[in-house]
Amino acid sequence: MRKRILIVDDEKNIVDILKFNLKKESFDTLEAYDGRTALEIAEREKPDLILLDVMLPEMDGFTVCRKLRQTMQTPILMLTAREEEVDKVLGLELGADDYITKPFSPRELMARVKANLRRAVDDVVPQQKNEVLRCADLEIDINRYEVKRAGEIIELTLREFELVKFLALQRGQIFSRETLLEKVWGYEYFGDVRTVDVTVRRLREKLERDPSKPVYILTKRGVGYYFNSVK
Amino acid sequence: MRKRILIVDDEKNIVDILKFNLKKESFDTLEAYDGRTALEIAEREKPDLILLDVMLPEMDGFTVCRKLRQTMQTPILMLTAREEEVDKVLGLELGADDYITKPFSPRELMARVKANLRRAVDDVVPQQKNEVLRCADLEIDINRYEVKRAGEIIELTLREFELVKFLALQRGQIFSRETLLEKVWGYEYFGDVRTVDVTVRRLREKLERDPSKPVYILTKRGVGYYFNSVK
DNA sequence: TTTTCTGTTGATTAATTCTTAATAATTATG
DNA sequence: CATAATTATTAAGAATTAATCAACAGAAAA
Repeated sequence: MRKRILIVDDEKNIVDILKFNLKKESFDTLEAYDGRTALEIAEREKPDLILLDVMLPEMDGFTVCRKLRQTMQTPILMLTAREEEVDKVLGLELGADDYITKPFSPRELMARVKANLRRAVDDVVPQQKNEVLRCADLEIDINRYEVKRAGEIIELTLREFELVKFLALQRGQIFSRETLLEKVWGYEYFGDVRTVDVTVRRLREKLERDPSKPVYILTKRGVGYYFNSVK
Repeated sequence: MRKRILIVDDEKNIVDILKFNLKKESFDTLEAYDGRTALEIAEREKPDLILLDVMLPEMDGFTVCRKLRQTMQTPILMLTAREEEVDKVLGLELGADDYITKPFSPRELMARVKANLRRAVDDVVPQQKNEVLRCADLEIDINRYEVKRAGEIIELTLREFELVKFLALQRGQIFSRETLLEKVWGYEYFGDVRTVDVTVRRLREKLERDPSKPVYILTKRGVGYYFNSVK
């Protein structure tokens, strides 16, 4: 089911770019160029999420947001031009779910749209996540940031934990060092790929019975690392 | 397949530095020294990624970026001299995917180029499907870099795997040693064609029940090698 | 401050890959 | 049919590349 996003902004070219990016990620879009129309369309079309600019003719974004909240709990993501408006946006009486200040990158925008859609789904159908991953005799407790081997707690640092968690969540899947740097270390982080090797080694030192003959975190030479998929 | 990067900058020595670094990591490069030419080349050559300086003669980087976005969604990485430009670069109205401020480290540059290329691919092919080629009792798991014969895992080196994968993907099709060198080893490779023979031999050693009477990878004398096409 | 965590670097070890050359098989030619 | 020429197979060693490991230094946390 394709999600439908209502874009509300009076600047045509902003709407266009938003539309372009949303379509690229296969969302359907609706448009409104003033507050009054926005309310009408939202009412009639029941979009899955609303992107709402603060500065609007006819009726400003704050008012639109407040009114929308009276009838529907569709996620609302507010677009603000200035930092100072942020407080107001996040104000409880408004009920916006998230905000993003201009200028923003397409990537950030899409990330927030997706995050809010996800959250909306979770609220309706609370996702019961398996908080403890079990792989062989290893237990990885996502919430407690704790790893046990055969019942024994193994102390890991944050980075080590994040790495083993990431690999274990998708075990069998091989990840290149570059991908791990991006996914585990974070998008904005651009370090040396050797860093991954060193962290893997430290992890093995703690996790494995014989670090030189790893059983959990394995190397695919020339490709990357992965969590053992058997059992 | 080698990725092609279009470099757009009016300073020759910046272009050279970029080119040097990209070539070192085996990217192919295209160059443009002004905005107008950049658009032409981008249009004609469809590069995989564009490195775009903000300050340009003929047409500034912002305009070039905006124009490019109208026709293609090639990742655009903007080069900016000053921090203040960053806001503008990331501005939604532009549609640039990423930016990097001068002066930049080669490492950061390469990391960003690779990250954006990877992301572009991910966008096209969202989730990796479990691609497993089956040929007779051989299973070739593309994602896991794994080959099984009658359920038994056969350990292959990366090159061996790439070769059998390539042949199996187009089984029946005969490839000359030259073609294999080009497709499996890479464009830039100018090695001895005997290298292919040796790799085939080692592959048979592991794959075949009787390496001297191969069943999977066959020789067409005077032509080349192919993967057995009969079921 | 002291301790712990992280990222970096370089040496060492291990594995892969390429090259060479001798040998075997096949095809062409007299 | 015999022999030469071509082409492929095989083995072995050298060169290259990748991964591991150890040690250090700066940053962050206690």
